[in-house]
Amino acid sequence: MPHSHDDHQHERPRDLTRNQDLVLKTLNHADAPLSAYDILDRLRDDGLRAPLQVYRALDKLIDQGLAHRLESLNAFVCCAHAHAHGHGHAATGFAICGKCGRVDEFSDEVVTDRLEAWASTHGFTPERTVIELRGVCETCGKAS
Amino acid sequence: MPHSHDDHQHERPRDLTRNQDLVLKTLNHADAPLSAYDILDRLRDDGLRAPLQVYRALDKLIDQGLAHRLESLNAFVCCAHAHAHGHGHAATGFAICGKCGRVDEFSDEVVTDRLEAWASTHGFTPERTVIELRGVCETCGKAS
DNA sequence: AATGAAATGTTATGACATTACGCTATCGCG
DNA sequence: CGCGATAGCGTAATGTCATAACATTTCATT
Repeated sequence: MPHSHDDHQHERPRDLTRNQDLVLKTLNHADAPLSAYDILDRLRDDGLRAPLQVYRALDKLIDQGLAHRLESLNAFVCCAHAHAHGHGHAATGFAICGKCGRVDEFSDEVVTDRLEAWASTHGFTPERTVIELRGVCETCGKAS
Repeated sequence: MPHSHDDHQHERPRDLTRNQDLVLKTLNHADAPLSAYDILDRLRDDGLRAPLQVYRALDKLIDQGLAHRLESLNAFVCCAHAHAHGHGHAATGFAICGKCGRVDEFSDEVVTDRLEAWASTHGFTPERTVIELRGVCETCGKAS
């Protein structure tokens, strides 16, 4: 399968289909991670009826780096900053507040390098990296 | 029917109950992560009938550091090395092979420190840290 | 023995995710 | 044009993961 340049890593926000656009807007307006079913509930009035419609949209959004899945929560957030997707992908970390649901996204080069170093020395080829801190955010910590 | 001469629990002598012991042994004998329902299936003959029996045992095992939950897999593994619990816990990372299911457990001080530093500067109080590398292990990488 | 905490057994249900099937629209190309 | 390939959509059914609620048992301690 010969190809000259197959360099589309992540596409730009363009080209979103109707369902994808609805799901992304829903995530953007939410102030906490939403499960696929949460999203579905919020889009009933827009004609969505089945979980699969949401999951399909989410898959595409995640492919394009516009949304993230939080593994420890089985929920989704929109990408905080349309940060450099498309080159040497740094691992993205998330700090998730268990009280208010706030999620902060971060990226640490040292952490990324260290994990890659471990992989390298162990012959492991990483494809996806999950970094999630569960805890309490500043606001909620003070409020207690 | 307690006998005074129990079978020794290797490593840390803990008071595991029957169900906890069954679940831990199942994880120990497995060569890949098991879901709670996988475990349940393997313990039908030992009298376990409901998911909750497995989940309860898993909770306790995880509390005691004898097993881990892999968030990105919704599955469980036994702890690789009965590594010192009881003091400043370093974050534990897992490298999970998507081909063969092999899981390598590691702990990196630099990563741990970096994540704690991020938390510290952002007022975030971490309670649990998830680090999971999904990819292909050395053996499977060579085999391809 | 009485008691209370922890563990257990069982049923039912909730929450998350995918398979399977069929339909429609679009694009590239002989 | 007609054909095949690709991508998205809609729906139903099913599969997988996890917990709620309640009754009962076990066992160390009083």
